[in-house]
Amino acid sequence: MTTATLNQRNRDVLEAIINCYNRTAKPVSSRTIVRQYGMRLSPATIRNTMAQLAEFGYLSQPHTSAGRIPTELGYRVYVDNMMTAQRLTDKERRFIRQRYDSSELDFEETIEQTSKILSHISHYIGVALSLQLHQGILRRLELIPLDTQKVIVVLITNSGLVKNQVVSIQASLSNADIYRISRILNEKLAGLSLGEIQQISQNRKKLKAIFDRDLSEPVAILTRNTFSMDRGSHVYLDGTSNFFGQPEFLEVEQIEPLFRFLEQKDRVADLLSPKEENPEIQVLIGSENRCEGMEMCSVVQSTFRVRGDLVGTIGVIGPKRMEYSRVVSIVRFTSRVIGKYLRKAL
Amino acid sequence: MTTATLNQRNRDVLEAIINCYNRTAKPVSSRTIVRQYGMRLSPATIRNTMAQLAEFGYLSQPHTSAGRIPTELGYRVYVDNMMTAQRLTDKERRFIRQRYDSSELDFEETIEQTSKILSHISHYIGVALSLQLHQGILRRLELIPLDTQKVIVVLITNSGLVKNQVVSIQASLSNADIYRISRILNEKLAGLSLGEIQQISQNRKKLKAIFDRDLSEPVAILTRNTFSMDRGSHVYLDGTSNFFGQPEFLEVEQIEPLFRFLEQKDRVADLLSPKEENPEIQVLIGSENRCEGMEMCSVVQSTFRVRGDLVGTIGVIGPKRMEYSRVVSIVRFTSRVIGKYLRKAL
DNA sequence: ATTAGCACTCGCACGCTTAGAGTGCTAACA
DNA sequence: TGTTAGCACTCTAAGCGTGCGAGTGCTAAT
Repeated sequence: MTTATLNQRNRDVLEAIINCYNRTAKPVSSRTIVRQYGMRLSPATIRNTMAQLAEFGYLSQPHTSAGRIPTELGYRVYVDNMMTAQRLTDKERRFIRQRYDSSELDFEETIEQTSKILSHISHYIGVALSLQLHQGILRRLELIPLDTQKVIVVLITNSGLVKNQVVSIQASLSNADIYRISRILNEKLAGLSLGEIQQISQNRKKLKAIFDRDLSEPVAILTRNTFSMDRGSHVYLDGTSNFFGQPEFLEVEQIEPLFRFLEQKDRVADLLSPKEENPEIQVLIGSENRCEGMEMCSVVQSTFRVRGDLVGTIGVIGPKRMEYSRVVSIVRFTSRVIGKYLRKAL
Repeated sequence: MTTATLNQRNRDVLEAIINCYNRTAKPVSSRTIVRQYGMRLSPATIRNTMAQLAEFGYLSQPHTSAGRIPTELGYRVYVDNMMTAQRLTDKERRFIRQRYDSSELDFEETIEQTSKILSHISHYIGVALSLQLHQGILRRLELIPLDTQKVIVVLITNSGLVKNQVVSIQASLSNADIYRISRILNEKLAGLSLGEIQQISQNRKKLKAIFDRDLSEPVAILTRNTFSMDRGSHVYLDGTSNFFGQPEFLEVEQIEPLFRFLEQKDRVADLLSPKEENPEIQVLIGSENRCEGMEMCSVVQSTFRVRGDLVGTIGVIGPKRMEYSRVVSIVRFTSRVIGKYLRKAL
């Protein structure tokens, strides 16, 4: 189970095979390893080691007389125990920072831009998710009368996110009414999370409990309509066509399920949604993703925060055969930069 | 050039071939036509007709001993002269309407939803473009102070579109200042198109001319920062994976260029941007699109308006071999519904 | 004007063969 | 005891020839 059972040679060979397979996408033979890594051993010896690794379940053979390829388990131990962090070059770091600084972006645009940055620099698929507002704390709320029936509600959260929404009210209100309602809503709702407010707004009793005697029909309707919908969770993808170059996706049959999956934005959002355990950075390999269509892919993802609030997830989707160490560095670095950038900008 | 040279039989055969090819994606033989359309003619006769049509450039042969397939020109005359409008079924109409009514959507969400509707009902790629704000007329503008350095600007256009934006000003202003500035801006800018305002805001002289002696440094900065960026033109795609089923896209080589194209959202926006001539509905076949990657596809598109303002384009991207009459009906009907829906909702 | 008949072309599937890559095993070796 | 040379074995992929079937174009008859 643990890598304690792996001696140094086992580890060297596994790493060599993973490296080699990452570059070629072809089964790796014993001879190739000897040659490429100048080991002072014969292919026969390597074959013995490979047989061991295969027994552990770290390598597999497409067919009897072929070389070996890493299994998901093989990648797992590599990622968990053998991979060495790889520092990004200064050029890469500069590239990432510049892409944020070059244009003034609002929150959603920043997230979108991030997916582009990630795909450009990783040459895989860059993905970024802005979380639903649920977790956000309402700082303030403004009402702008549009006509007698409609109001624009502008929500401002503690982390600096701004969101507007046109809401119909069934009554016609004067500007004075609206001003009054605005004051009441701010008084009662500011400081609560949008999730809490949503719950309250669905529930007549809770609504009464909060608003006490201030609750007029318009206030109820307005609250309900403003907080009823749970949109605001957006997924941005970029670089999907980078997969066309990949040798393991040369056949439509292989690429189709992936693209079908990626088109279902809600599922992609699910995939990226922060899990309970919630490590800073997470690597999911192949079927570990538990997503139909992602069996041949791996995801490296990281959450990011603004002033401590969890506001989104970024990640890279690549073939299982990916440069994990490099991609992990990219994602880690980018998640820090985006956090800093958003704090400044919002 | 004109279809005057085509007699009835020519037309019948061309139509039959297009119908048949649409279903099978395989070259159509003379025998097939006789059988499927119960013509009282022998294959040999049809072959003569087919030879004629080939001479006109309406049909081509993949190789000597194969059946015929329609050329782009063939499709062109079919679309322009022979296609009969096909009314949508009540069920389809209901489906489209329901999808809009079922949830309260804001402007952008409505556009996005439209791409989904189009792809679902056409089984091809649905695409929708919300135009840049340029053309919109500013109805009103509200300022919400965020902190001493930043203001949220909410823009409301005549067609009911709402857009917000956080803007930094280099000076710290009191609420009273902001209220005053807001009044000035509304007075001077309401009724102008956002494009005009953008131009003005870039230009110190024009700015002075408009604002006369009301122009303080904060006003200038605010105006410049608010109207400087020309974002707001978004493309929504849905149903891209519908192409995987299509027989002419079974090979990666065929589908790759298309997907590479679709990923460049700015190019897709270009493709859909309303042209000068601007017919209500437009069909572009294969290389008529003048887009790398779209050679094997056709686009059926239509602009849509809210209260007379051009606010977007919707369309369907399918293989050249598509049911043009059906898709044209879908796009036409949907563009009307979305217009009506947006007028009501905004 | 239409059609039967026929020669001709071409793509495609099938089976066969071969070359080459790579393994596993065994026995010899340090 | 760990390492290695040697060899038989397996499997893939590519190349090649063949025959079949589909479909055409042409010609001559109706």
